[in-house]
Amino acid sequence: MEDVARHAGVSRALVSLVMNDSPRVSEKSRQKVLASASELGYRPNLWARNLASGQTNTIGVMLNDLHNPYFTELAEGVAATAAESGMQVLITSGWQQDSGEVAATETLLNLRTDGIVLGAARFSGEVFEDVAQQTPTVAVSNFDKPKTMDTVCNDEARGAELVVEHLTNLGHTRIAHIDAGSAPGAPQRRRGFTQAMTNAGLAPIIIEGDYREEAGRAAAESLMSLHEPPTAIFAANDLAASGVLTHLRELGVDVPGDISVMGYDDTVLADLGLLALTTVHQPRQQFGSRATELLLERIAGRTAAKHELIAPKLVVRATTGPVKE
Amino acid sequence: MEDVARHAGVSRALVSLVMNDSPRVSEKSRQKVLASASELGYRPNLWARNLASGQTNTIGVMLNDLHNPYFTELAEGVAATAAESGMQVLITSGWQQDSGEVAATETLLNLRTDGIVLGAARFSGEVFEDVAQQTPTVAVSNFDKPKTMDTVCNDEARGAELVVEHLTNLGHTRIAHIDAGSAPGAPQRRRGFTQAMTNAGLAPIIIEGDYREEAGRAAAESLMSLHEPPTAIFAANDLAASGVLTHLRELGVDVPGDISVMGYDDTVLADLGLLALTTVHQPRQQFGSRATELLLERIAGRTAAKHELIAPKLVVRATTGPVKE
DNA sequence: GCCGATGAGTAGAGCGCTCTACTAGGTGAC
DNA sequence: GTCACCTAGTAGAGCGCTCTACTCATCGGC
Repeated sequence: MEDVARHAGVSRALVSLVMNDSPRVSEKSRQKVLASASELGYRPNLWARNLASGQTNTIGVMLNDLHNPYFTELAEGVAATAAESGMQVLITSGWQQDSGEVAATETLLNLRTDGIVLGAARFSGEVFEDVAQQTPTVAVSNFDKPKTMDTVCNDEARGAELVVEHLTNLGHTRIAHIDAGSAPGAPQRRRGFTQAMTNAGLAPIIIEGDYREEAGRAAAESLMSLHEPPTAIFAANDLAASGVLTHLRELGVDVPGDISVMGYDDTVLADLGLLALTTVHQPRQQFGSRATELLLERIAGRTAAKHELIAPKLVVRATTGPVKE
Repeated sequence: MEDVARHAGVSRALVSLVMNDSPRVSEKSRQKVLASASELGYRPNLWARNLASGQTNTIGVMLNDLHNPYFTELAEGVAATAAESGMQVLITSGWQQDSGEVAATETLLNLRTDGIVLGAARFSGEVFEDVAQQTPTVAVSNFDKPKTMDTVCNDEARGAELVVEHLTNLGHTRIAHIDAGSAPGAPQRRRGFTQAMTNAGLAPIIIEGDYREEAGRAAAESLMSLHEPPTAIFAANDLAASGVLTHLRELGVDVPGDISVMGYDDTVLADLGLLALTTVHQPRQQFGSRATELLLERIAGRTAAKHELIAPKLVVRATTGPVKE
């Protein structure tokens, strides 16, 4: 910067003003400075700038698991909305390890980003509060835990309700849900399912499983060996639904002729020609946008915590149909 | 920091030493400082630290497309290897836009990260050279373009060769390849395929397409309406292969009884029960590790450019079998 | 008892910027 | 001609650290 100033024959301060697009600079010296800068290959040092200005214009995103499209689309939503306000986005990841999450969040904290979006972080409520206390923070898809920080969550209960509505409209009454235990979102889906079934005057059938394909396959096996198998299966997620479909095909059971199958999440799998899975779509990008909006409000000074639920949508493809007479 | 020093009754310099685990500090004062630090909730400001020390201990990763598992696994490899050397990883993304890529890389450059890994960046060779000149850089999966920077690439030609070997071993001679035009990696796959077929004394059949499922379906349709359809189809990637399988099933063609199908990439799709696709695995994490190793060498002072090819592996599942008599 | 070595700690400059407070020079009103 | 006011630009302190060079004990060896 020193060099640029000397080369252009102005003060360092002026260079700074030019670099920040200040209106207080005459067109002539702006050109002069810009020319010198590009000639010398000068680029402002962000560390110094942020240190001096005390703000970073950056929002940090901590994602638990980069492989999960859920998170990357979330990040995309964040980036899009942040860009509108001229903010940069920096991503760190915990690589699916709890310790990694803490370290990644720590990095963001040390970076003094203007705010932090926590993507389904799994660490304890205590750590949550700790983070929220130090910087504006919003947690996405974290239930129960955070009270003082903002949250944006999927309305899982509504999603499960959507499933039950769709299936009962098709005449199904024996509907089974493959449950993913305590995995993120699963308890809410289970509760929503049970509630919706009860409201419809039906008995919920629940079988244990998880979010993997193998679990879906195994669950389907148990269900089909029942004395009176269900006529519809609501899997924990798309991957588990894929397992269900695989087993049913091996059995020669027709889908949706004999049995209807539903997934959850509307991942890329669901749209494959061979699956064509009816599922529940989560507007993942919207999560990110909404989270960022909340964050910006916080940065602007809001102090009261907000908690938002985002409504999912039903996506009907080819694995559900009227109940077999 | 000032406060911590005062609270602990020592100098700022000592606090700095403690924070950096210097051996020059007595156990007693280390404890004292640590206690004061945690009491006051002090955390070192990275911006200031990096500014003062002139190095960041951070490597930047620019990913073109976060949705693509290829890139996220690459990043995972980078993170793992970087962690071994005590380096942090910061990710930015171009969100599939060329301008976004430049901006994201610019951010990394401004951040003065110790090095940059470019994940399949698509911008011009000129920009590449520009980046490489400013900081240690390694490009992953970029062919042709960069000369002065290090590169780590998939050996696509070898991958295609693997495919042809596998299929010819099964007795296939009429093998078609669905080509993805100028998409990343596609020209190399096409060339490798043509070469391997020619070497085997066979006539390569090539049909245009791209990396999407619909393209696979369309290509399969054309191929099957040929006077003499191929007995094996090597799709541009797994997704396209999924399209092929979908069409073949609609036609009632048995896979692999009547026709063998192969994908490429070994994405999560390939492992689904309903597809069980024979495909070519790319060791994506290894890309990241290797890239990071190269980067660390560069940071340590190496100047000559290295270009590495990483060998893919064949993964046999259920969509390939002996040619029908 | 003196000397050099060693260990523990400190002072203060400096990293590359921003930002407040200031100055110089021009403009126009009276 | 004087004064207030504006615009364009500058000086220099300061952001929160690190790092070099230095000091001051302490200690063992001869």
